Amino acid sequence: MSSLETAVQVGSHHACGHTSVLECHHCQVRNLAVCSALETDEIDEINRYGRTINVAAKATLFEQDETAESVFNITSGAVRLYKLLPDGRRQVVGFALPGDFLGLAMSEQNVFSADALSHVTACQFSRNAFSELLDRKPKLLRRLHDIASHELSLAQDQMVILGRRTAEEKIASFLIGLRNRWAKVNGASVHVPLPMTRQDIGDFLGLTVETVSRMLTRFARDKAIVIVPDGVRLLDVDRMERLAAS
Amino acid sequence: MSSLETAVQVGSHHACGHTSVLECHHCQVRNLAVCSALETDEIDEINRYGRTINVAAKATLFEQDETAESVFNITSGAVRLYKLLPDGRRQVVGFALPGDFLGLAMSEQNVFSADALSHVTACQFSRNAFSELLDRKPKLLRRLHDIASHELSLAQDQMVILGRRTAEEKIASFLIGLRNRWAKVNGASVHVPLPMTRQDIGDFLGLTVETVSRMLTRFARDKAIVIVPDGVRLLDVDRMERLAAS
DNA sequence: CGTTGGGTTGATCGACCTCAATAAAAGTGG
DNA sequence: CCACTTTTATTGAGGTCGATCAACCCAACG
Repeated sequence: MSSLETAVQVGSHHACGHTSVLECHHCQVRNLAVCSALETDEIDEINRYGRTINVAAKATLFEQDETAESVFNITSGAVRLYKLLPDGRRQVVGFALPGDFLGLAMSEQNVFSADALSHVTACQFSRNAFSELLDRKPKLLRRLHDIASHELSLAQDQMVILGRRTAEEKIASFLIGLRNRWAKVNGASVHVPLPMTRQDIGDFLGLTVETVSRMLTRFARDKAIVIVPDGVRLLDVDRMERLAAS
Repeated sequence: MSSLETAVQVGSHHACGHTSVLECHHCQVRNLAVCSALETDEIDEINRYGRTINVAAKATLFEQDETAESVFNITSGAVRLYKLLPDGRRQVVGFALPGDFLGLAMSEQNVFSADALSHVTACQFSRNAFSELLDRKPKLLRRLHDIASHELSLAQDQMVILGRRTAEEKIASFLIGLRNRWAKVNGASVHVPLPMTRQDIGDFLGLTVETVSRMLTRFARDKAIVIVPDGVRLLDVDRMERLAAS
């Protein structure tokens, strides 16, 4: 894809750009994603059901309470998943990275909103077509169930973080958790990219922007991390892991 | 079962009492549970795989980090599900009621502990046998996946409550949520049984016992609820629902 | 009838929020 | 490329919601 290509609006208010047929055989995240449940000939088959999409940074993939028409597999970039209260308070329920599946809820309406933190590419499937595929391919269903079970487990870990940890521990847990997730995509590294804003981190951890900023600067002052453009570098991994210890 | 019968220790430190073969055909919660995915002849089949167990109040069903040997279907009573931090802080990740399935995580080790809040009866299956059953019965797998997806959705709702709601809203959301869950078991009612302690509620909502107690007395003083033995009665349902509004 | 576990209530404290100002970065259009 | 706006991040001062600490009540129970 040319870097000059700009993502455009598709549908009422979604900014999805150039689309094309799937090219699963070259997919970077195939063994991470649900697709790992499929044989080569089956990959050829689902190629016909889905398409790849490009979503510009800050554009919406889908919105809470909208009819859920598609499911997605993120192939590059990062996505913010969040719920809004009537008065505008926001809770980020997760960040989707390459390999992650969006649409586990299997409900008629989306249970959260999703928008792109950076330029995002994804495989898009019609929810109905995908659901029908699940009924024909038990191995795919089994894989999806394992993914859902794992997500449920992560959600319960997040409950512990939200309910019973201090601001300092929340930030440490967040950085260590994100490092571990990036490791599956990019390989292990002390460099943790943060494609989201401090506000997003706060809304994920149940903190204010100011507290997030203060904790990060404190960790930096203590030489536990270094704040770099679009992320942090972990210096004292031991200390961070001790704070994050479950 | 005679009320004189006392539950006894089974295994190293689990207090599971009298067990017997399943009697699914008389099961009160069959249409609520995973079992709703099965035909009558298949019910006869799983009868052979599972057994019913009795667990005394306060006894343990299983513990976090232990090898997960069984999965359960609660048929009566209530169960507390919780995670412990190394220093003893506790987060209750849920309460299981009749019809609920325990063992969604599908991991080798239990990701949380579970113990009985009241006398509990449940169907117990070997995790391996159940997993093998899932591979043979795609409809059962599909049902379990739908349950897991729904649980994930509830977990995300709980994240909003933990991360972005005040103590007052937390208590109101808890009572309304619990009323809705009891409604599926016992039918709709303004009477909400609370088989758990104030401490348990606090550990579920990220609050202290004192705050839970204070909020409940405040609601009672304002005539929004009445505190009754082992539960509350909702008087001003509108107010509670407005506070709980998602 | 003493003990124990759960619940309530009050006084005080502190972690994190709120409000406010500034700084730095990233767009944006000429 | 530079002025200008907008967004994001940082830092400080002060306030508050819920935590902590402590006392007490009450019912269950051996």
